[in-house]
Amino acid sequence: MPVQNAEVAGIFERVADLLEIQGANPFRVRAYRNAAQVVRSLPHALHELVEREEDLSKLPGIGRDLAAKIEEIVRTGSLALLEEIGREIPLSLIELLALPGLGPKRVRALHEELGIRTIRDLERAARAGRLRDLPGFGEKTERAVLAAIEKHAVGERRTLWIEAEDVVRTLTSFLEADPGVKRITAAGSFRRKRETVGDLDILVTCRRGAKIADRFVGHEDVAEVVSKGETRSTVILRSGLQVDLRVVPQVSYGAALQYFTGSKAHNVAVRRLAVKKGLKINEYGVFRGKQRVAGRTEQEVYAAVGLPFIEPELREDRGEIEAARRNRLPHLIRVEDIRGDLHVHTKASDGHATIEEMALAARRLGYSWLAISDHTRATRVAGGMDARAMRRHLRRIEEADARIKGIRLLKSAEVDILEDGSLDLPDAVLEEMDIVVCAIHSGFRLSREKQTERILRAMDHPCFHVLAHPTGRLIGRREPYEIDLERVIAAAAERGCFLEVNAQPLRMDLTDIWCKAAREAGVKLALATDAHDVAQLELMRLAVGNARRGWLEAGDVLNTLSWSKLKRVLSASG
DNA sequence: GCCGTTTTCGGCCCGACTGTTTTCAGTCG
Repeated sequence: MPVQNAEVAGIFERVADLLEIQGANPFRVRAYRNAAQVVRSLPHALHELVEREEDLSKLPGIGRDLAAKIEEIVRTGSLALLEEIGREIPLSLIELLALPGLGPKRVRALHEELGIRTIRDLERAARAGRLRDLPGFGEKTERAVLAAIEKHAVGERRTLWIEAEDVVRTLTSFLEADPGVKRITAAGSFRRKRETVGDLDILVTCRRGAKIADRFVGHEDVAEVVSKGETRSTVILRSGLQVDLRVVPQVSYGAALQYFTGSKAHNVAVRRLAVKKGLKINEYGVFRGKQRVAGRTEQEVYAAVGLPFIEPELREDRGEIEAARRNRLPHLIRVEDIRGDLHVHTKASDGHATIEEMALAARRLGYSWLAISDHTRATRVAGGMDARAMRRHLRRIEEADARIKGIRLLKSAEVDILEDGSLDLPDAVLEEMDIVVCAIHSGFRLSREKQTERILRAMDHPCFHVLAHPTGRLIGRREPYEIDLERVIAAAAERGCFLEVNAQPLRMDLTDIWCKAAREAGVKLALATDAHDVAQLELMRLAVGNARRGWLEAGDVLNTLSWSKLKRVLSASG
């Protein structure tokens, strides 16, 4: 099994952690962290680039040294440097860094002064009261360390975007009740629409800082106040989600919004541009010397460094700065561009609403068409239909389509791709459908080679249109199955097939970086809620958010087409 | 360790809060 990009990134992250504990040059540490990030968001398998003898030092942030180290990891599965460092200090020190309040300096002191190597060692020392006498430590720190260890055992988890959205709604209306408040915006990874968020950053402009902080930490969902100040307060909610409140004056709103929206890597890149122009950017504005030259809006901030506005979803330092410089930023797709949903269920399989109910709900959303895609026989647990049942079901879709005005219903199904790559319905039934959505629901453990071949074989079927939830992952619950997405994308481009962006909050599949890769390969995407009831039709905003993170424009997705155009595209592909 | 329409050497983003400090280091985002 070839070395994956994530493993390379993991090794670089460990090297960075350990170098930092050793007190190495901070810029060298940053180089490793930066390289880890670049490798992680790279839509190409490093082992293939190495095989093809491509010049890795052309990658941003990768020079001759790191290129050689990537090659070493890909070829040998390990890195001599890491083993070398491991002979100097225990690798287990990395786990100590995960504890809040412990950074590289303190971890180093713990190791050097007390011989601590693991969290277990640390817990014993803290209970014995041996931490408080170390320079820079005290009783309070000792207690905090113990508390952190206890929490660590519970394990931390990122929060799904949609759950964060709920918290944002609650807190926003709570804070708005304070008459001094002017504006409230949730920034951070939530605003960038990442599939999960680590914490929430809420930005507030108001007349008096102190009062709003009091109100904030007093919310009934707050379990713990981590810190509280005039401009910044941090709490942990009962759900475990950390929320930061930032209070800034009106004139700084744009600068603060830009700053706290991130990503960190994007901000670093923007500030680098500012430095070159003799400017300084912080959360209060853009400054030349002591003179504030911008900061009221985000547009002003970007303009100050000579860039057009960059949409939050693009701010990941994945080429957006360069694109902005050349005025080549994509015109990102918007929710208003969507004219239909390409994959929803009904009571005919495991949905909870009838065809009619789904159709009327879609019409209320302003859609002009809707694809009804219920399960087939192989997915028995979900009430999958065999050929006869599916035929009857298709007739019912036709009847509903004739009866309900103002929306077009597409005959479809979520057809199982069987282990041999064949489709789970006879060709004659597939040929009756407007759009054939295909998916894997079993045989997740096939080898990468076999899984990929299975999908390519399915794509060879003349009726195949869309590959639904292409990697099968469930965030935090199930890893994606082994699959060579680069080959799948190339094959889809060749055959004129489409890849789905599934909006179910746990799926969000394809992910942003693969959306971008598909777009670059000329493959169109099919946004779909996979809705199992009427309310879930509104998950479309999640698919759109993901699509925007993947640089997709209206022209890159099927959902922006009118029914007549969609029909032409589908028959050309089928 | 990377990078270069000011540089192949000398830079490399910035501020708030906490705790242990008597003016600041460490951590965090």
